[in-house]
Amino acid sequence: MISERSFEVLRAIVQDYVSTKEPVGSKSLIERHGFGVSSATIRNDMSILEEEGLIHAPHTSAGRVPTDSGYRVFVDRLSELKQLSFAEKQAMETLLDSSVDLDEVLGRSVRLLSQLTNQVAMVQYPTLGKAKVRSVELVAVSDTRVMVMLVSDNNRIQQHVLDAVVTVNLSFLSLLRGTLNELIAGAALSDVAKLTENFADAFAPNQRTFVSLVISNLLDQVDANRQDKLVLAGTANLARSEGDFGGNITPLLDAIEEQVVLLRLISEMEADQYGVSLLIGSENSVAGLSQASVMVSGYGSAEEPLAKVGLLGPTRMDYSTNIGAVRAIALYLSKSLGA
Amino acid sequence: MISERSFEVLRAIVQDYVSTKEPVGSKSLIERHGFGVSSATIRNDMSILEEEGLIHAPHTSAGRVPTDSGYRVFVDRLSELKQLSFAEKQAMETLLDSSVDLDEVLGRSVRLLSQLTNQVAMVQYPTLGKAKVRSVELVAVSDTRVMVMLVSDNNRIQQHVLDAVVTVNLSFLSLLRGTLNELIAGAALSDVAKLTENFADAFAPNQRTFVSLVISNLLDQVDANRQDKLVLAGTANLARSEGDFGGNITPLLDAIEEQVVLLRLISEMEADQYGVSLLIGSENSVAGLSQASVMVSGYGSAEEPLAKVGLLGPTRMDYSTNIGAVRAIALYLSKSLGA
DNA sequence: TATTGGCACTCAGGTAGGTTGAGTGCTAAT
DNA sequence: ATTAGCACTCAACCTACCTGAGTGCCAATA
Repeated sequence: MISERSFEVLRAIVQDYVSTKEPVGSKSLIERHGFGVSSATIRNDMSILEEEGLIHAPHTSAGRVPTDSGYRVFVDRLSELKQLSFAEKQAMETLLDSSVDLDEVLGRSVRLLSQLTNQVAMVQYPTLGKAKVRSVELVAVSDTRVMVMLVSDNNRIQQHVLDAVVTVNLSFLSLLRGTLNELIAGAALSDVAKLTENFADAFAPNQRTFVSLVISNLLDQVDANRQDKLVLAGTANLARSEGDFGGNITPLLDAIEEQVVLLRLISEMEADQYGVSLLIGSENSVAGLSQASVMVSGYGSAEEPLAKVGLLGPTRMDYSTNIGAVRAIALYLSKSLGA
Repeated sequence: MISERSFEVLRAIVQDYVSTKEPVGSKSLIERHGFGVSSATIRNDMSILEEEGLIHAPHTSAGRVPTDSGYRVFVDRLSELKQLSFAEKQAMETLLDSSVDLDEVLGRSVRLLSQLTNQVAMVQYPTLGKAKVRSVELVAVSDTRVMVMLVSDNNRIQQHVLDAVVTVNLSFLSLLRGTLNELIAGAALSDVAKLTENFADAFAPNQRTFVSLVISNLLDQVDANRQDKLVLAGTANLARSEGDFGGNITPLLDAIEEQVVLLRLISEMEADQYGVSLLIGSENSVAGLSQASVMVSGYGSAEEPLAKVGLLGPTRMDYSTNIGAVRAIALYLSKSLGA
C-alpha cells in the first residue's frame, strides 16, 4: 500500500533532516532530490507516510520530521552501509599494530569509535565466555594480602587482591598455587566451580579458611557478570547535539553515569542485520533515553560474542555511517582479541 | 582603604549570588542581611568594591556579581570551612571499611566527592613516590607473553603485559624472577634504574634480548609520569550548571576529555591554605576553563603527597562547602592508602 | 486512477513599540 | 559618614503585526 516512491520520499526526508536539522517540506524535497513529480504529489505521499506514523509535523505549517518508526523503516530498508574512508581504515590498522594490553585496546577502540561517529562510544569489557584456564597465580603483595590472578587462554587476565587477615605463609602459598593449577589448568572456566567444590577439604583445618577464601575469590572472578564494566568516550559529543534532546541532556548524562542501566540495556540487545543491534528512540524503555538511539554489536567470535561495543546518540543521527563504524570496530576487536 | 563593612558586603554578595544565581542589588542586600545601614550606604560600599574590581555589574541597571578577584578575596578571607554532615561522614567511613583495591578506593572516593559537592570530581592515580619494591613477579600468560608485575610496599600493584615475540622458557622465567628479586626487592623505586643498569649483561647472549625487554618494561612502570591517569565522576553535574558557562559547556567537556591538559594543570597547582589549592576562573590559563574553578588537594602523606584529588565547576560555586569536602576526601584517601 | 496547479489557511519566528521594575548614581541635607 | 530623594537606565516582558514556508483540499487534467 505504501508505494515505492513513498519510501523514497521517506528516505529523502531522513537524509535531509539528518543533515540540516530542519523539518523538511515538499518543495525543498523536489529541489534537492528531483523526483520527476510535482510538490503536490510529494505532499500526497507525505500524507500517506504521516498516516502510517513514519513522519510527523512539529506544527501545522511546518515541514516533516521522521518519527522513531520512520527511522526504523529507513534503517531496515538500508541496502548498504557507508564504508570507512582509507584514512579511517589506516587509523584502525595503526591501532591494531600497537595493541598490547586489553585495557589499552579497549580504551583506544572506544575513543576511535567516538571520533569516527561523533557520538558517545561505549565498549563493554569482555566476559570470560568459553575460555579455558591457563593458570592461576597467587602472589603475596603484603604480609596478609594475596593477589589472586586468573589467566585464561584468550590473553585475558583478571586479578583481585584478597585480604587474608592472618599472615600468609609463603611456601604454603607456593604449594597451594601448584596444587590448584594441577587441578584446574586447562579446564573450561565454566567447570571451575565444580572442580574446586571440595578442594579446601583436603587441607589441614587451620589452613582451610584461607584456602576457601582463595577459592571463593577465584569463583568470583569466573563469574562473568560480576566483572561487567563499561568504558565510555566522547561524552562531549552529547553536549554538541544538545538541541536534539530538547536542550536538556541531564537525564542522558545521568543514564550514562549510571552504567548499570546501560549495561543491562545493551546486554539485552540481540544482534540484528549486519550484526549490529539498534534501538531507536522510545524503542528502548530506559527513562531518559527516549530521545536517544543506542546501537551495539557483539565482538569476540562470530558464534559466541564476548561482549558488546557500540554507541549512543540522538535519534537524529547518520545511521548508515554509524552502523558501519560500529561494525568495523567490532570486527577489529574480534580480530585483535581472537588472536 | 576598604572598610570592614565593605568586605562584609562582598561576602554577602557572594553568598547571595551563589545561592540565587541572580545579580544582587543594594536593596535585597539589606533585606536579607540587615546591615544597620541604608541601601544608599551599601551602594557606596558597592561602588568602592567595583572600583577595586571585586564586583561587576552585568549591565547598567542590574545588581552586582562577584568577579574572579571578588571570589578570590572572599575565599582568602574565609575563616572556616563548612563541615561535613554526620551522614556524610558516615558515608566516608563505610567507604573506608570496604576498601580493598586501589581502583575501588579511588573510584568510590571520586564518586562520593562528586555527590557531596555536585561538581565534577577528579582523582589522580598515585605515583609510586618514595615507595620501595616489595617484589617483582613474572607470569607467563601465553607462550610468548609475560606479565611483568611490580608490587611496591604501599600496597600498590602495577602490571603490564609484554610480548616477547619468541617462546618463553618457563624455567628460565622463574630463574629470572628469582635473580631479579634478589637484586631489587626492598630497594627504593628511584634506585631501580641504577641497580638494573647492567643486569642483562650477565645473561647468555641469546637470552639477553628478552631480559632487556623485561627490564625496560619494569623501568617504564617505575617511571611515575608514564602512569599518570585521572578518574572523573559527576560529569552530569556540568550540564546542570550549564547556565554558569554561558550555555556552552562544549569546551569544558573537551578539556575534561583531554585529560592531559587537566593533569598538567593540577600537577602545577601548589598547596594553599587548608591544604587545598584553588584556581578561580581565569586564574588558570587553560583555554575553555576560564569560567571554571578548579581545586585540588594532595593526598598520600603530609610530607610528600602522591597525587591530587579535587574538583572542577563553575566559578559560581559554594567554595566553603567544596573546599571542606575536597579536604575531607584527601584526608580520607591519605589515611586509606597510608595504612 | 494518479498527478497537477491553484488557492485559502496556518503558524513559528522575526520585528517594532510600549510598559514595568529593579537597580543605579548623584546631590543636598543630616 | 550616612541618608533620603530623585532622575535615569535598561533587561525582560508583553503585545501586535508581518512574513513566508509549508500545508490540505479541490477541481481539472492525462
